[in-house]
Amino acid sequence: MAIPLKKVLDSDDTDRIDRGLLPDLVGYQLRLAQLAIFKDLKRTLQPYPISPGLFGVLVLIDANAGMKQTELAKAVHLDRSSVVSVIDNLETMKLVQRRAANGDRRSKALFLTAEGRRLLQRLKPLVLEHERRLTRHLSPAEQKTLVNLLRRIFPEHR
Amino acid sequence: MAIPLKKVLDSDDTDRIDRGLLPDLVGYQLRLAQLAIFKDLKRTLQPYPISPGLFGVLVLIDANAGMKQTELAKAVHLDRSSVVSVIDNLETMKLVQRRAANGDRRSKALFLTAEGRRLLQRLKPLVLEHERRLTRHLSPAEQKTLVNLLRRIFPEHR
DNA sequence: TATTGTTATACTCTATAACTATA
DNA sequence: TATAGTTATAGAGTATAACAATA
Repeated sequence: MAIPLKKVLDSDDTDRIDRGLLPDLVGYQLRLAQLAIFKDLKRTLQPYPISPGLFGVLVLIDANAGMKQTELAKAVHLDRSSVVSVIDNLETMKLVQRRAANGDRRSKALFLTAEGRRLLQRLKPLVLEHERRLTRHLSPAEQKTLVNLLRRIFPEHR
Repeated sequence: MAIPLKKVLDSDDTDRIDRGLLPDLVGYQLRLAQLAIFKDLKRTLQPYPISPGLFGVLVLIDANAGMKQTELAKAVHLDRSSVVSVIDNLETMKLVQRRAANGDRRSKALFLTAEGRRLLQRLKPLVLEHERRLTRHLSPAEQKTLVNLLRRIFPEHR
């Protein structure tokens, strides 16, 4: 059997650090997974001027045409004021439109433009590919288990 | 049976929004869980000048006394330059000390001060309480399953 | 009075590029 | 030449407080 030379050279085995109590914490493993996922998702969306957060906003407006900014803010756990610049960006890119809302002249109704819908339809398959990459070491049953376990973490905060 | 008046008044049932394809995505559920966890952990650590990230750094330096800044950077997935200000902060708080490293005068060895160790010992039980809160709807077996599933997401990026 | 969107402002976290001192 | 730490700087993302228009 050949000596795994490359492995030895590349290996961090010698200076592998001790992570103390961290590896057993759900919160820590979740953060590591999140970091890796965001990195891959950003790379996936890189050809487009859309961050992971903006992708979520597009999906929500698409599925809830006419929703108000404050509703969106609640849905994405952002302050009302933060949503203003998010929508400003998407509106500048001609992906979203603010229209006068029926009945309440304070609020604005949000809609995807035709271009916004077109872009979203192009993005969805990329995100689904990304999703397949991140779950590629899990069986379909395990994926379902994982989603259900995640949903039971602080369900009162959703 | 009484009408659940409060529930009706508080309820968002009427304007519950449609999240489209998001709820089935592992990445989305993970992000929601992460948001809720960070919120609780920040509140948990609020009495101390320690963020979730700084807590992790304290644990790592405690478990790897004398580690170099670049090793720490790799361990927490930060750039070398970002670690500088992290350690600056902890050193200003007298929690961490930079010392000359043996043999290589370019690098600095990191150590917790006595005060740093004392603070960390006080923080650990708080973080473990936080961990119990976030897993309180999961059985011990489910917690273990969750940790193991999370470890299998992009394991090549750890 | 309360709510919606907005503005001005600031803070946290992080990265990039260029520098220095060593190796 | 390459590496460890540093500095200056900038960007993303987010929040708080105060305001105008409307309810």
